[in-house]
Amino acid sequence: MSKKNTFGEFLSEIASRIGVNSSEELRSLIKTQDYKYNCDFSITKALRENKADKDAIKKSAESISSSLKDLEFIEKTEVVNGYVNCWYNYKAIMNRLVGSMGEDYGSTDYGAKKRVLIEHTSVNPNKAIHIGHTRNSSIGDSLSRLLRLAGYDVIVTNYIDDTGAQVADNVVGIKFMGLPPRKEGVKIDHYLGDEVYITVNDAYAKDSSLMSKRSLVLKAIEAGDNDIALEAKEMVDEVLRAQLDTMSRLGVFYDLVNYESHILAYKFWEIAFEQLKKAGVIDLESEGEKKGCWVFQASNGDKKILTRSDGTVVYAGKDIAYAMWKHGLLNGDFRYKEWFTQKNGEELWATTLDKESETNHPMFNHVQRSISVIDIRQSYEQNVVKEAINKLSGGETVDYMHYDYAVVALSSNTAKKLGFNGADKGVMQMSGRKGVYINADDFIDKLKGVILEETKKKNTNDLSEEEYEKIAEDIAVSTLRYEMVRTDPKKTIVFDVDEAIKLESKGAIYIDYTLSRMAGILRNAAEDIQSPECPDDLDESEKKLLFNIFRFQDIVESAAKSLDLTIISNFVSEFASDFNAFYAKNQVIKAEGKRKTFRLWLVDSSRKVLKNAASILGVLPLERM
RNA sequence: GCCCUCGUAGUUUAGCUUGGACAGAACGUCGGUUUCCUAAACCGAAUAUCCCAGGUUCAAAUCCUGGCGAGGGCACCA
Repeated sequence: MSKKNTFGEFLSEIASRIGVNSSEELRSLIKTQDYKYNCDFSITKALRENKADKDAIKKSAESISSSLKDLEFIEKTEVVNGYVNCWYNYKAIMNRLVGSMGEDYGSTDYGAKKRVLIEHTSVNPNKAIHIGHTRNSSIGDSLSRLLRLAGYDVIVTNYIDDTGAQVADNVVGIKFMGLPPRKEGVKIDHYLGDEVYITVNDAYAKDSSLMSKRSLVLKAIEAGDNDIALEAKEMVDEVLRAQLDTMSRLGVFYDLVNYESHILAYKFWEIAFEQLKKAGVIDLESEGEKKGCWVFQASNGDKKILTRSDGTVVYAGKDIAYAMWKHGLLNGDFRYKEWFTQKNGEELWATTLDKESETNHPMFNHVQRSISVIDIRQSYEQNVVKEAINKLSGGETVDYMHYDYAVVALSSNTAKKLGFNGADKGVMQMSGRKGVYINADDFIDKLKGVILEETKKKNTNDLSEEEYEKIAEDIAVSTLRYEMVRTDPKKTIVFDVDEAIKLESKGAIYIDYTLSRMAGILRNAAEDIQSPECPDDLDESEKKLLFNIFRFQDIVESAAKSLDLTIISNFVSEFASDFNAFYAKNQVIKAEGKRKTFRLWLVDSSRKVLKNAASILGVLPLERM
């Protein structure tokens, strides 16, 4: 099937006809919003280049207009007020689409198999996944789906901080405070995060001797090879498995799990440290308050400490070593083993210290580009990492990207329901330590319950209890994922449980309803899709669908290029709306002859586009609901 | 104090990268549509000082400067 971006080629053709250097430059001269003249798009080049000189504008616009007349996909052009208004030739568009509509329609070879590593989720392994983490994972997973569709070779990692204070806190609770290691009937990540972690942190305030227990545990974990470290390791893996179950429920999967403890064990920092010193990237402070520390001089003048005066490394240092590993700049590698097969059928690998590791593993690092999905609060540190490895690489730009996004906060109403009254300003930041959060599993269950009730009420088919359950689960998951990626990642999401379970229209439910409507038509028609002929009297809704099917690859490429998921969510929402408008006006099954053939083809093609676009966002296609 | 991000109908928001013709939706509100493939739908109405003030431009929600408001960051924490 064709992976060509025909719409993009069409833009290039226009560009060369009217003397614009590239299709990219042309995009800035094209306006697609129009409410008055009812054209499909307009070109503003003449206006741009001739200032207020009306005669010159007119002349230039007319010359542009006439140079486009015989283009395959242009029906007609017209000059108004200096704009060149253009109408598509929908028959030509349809003829081009027929025969290229595979089930994977939308995929392109734009990425040219370039290797990209996406790191996301990376939740401390001491607690359950909460609603804030799902924004990270939803963005990361959708980016990986987008880039795969756009022809990149994508590796997804989940980096686990198994040596930090948060894990140590749980060990303190169980080993030194006598809390039971698990609770019957409660998922381990929920139990440890909701009860143990919070209890221990409350206890620190009352009993300062406990803090020394924590440093004892931290030291033991870092040293490895002792009972405490072993116990911590078991706890980490158990919690991580529970977290991965939640992620699996959300349709989020990974290629590799790598542990911070292994970065220590493989001495990545020591290796990186030598390389950084040799390359002159870092300096030893000989005086002042940072005396004895190795620092990196950032471009804004800050001297960022990487090793303390006692020689131990801080987080940013480990992160630089890890970034070097990703890009193949570090003289070293992990060993790997297969951990388990995920629900999507793909193997999950993990770094390991075992001697009998798998030598025949996929290549995980040496990528041309890395994308770390980490919330915006770590921008400063991430920038230091980026600057440091760029300096190390000596002139060659390393494509290391911090994909930052704003956090999810709780509305004051929701915070109040959790027993926190401090949020008079309308929002309250989440905090695992204080217990200010909504667990993802719990929220999905709640949402699912509301949807299940609604589905049973609305559905006239006789479905089994299992089928209802499956539908409700799929819609609940789709709704959460869609909400997490549909808006500008730079804007804080204020999460309100009551609002979130309202089943608002135009969200994932609307998309799923549209998809099941499409499936229903095709199921009831029970006919093979034939190659259609284009009717002469297409209505507006049919034209819109045709055009949006036509430019779908271009949408995918644009979104992949700018890593902007809202391009996809806007497209999906608009496309579903277009289809419903088409559905309301036109009959498909009861149409006759050539018109029926055409409309069936249009429904099936629309289905492929909406299904593939929605699945980038983690919205699951439903056959019925 | 310094740095970063955000500020568009009552609410949630698109558009800002690349300046162009009345700022597009959705929810909510009001009104209409079911002898037809799923009404979780469709159609229509009302609702916007695009935070404020300057500037650049033939043209500014969009670019620049300054303010105001909200959030976040500036550890020998992770």
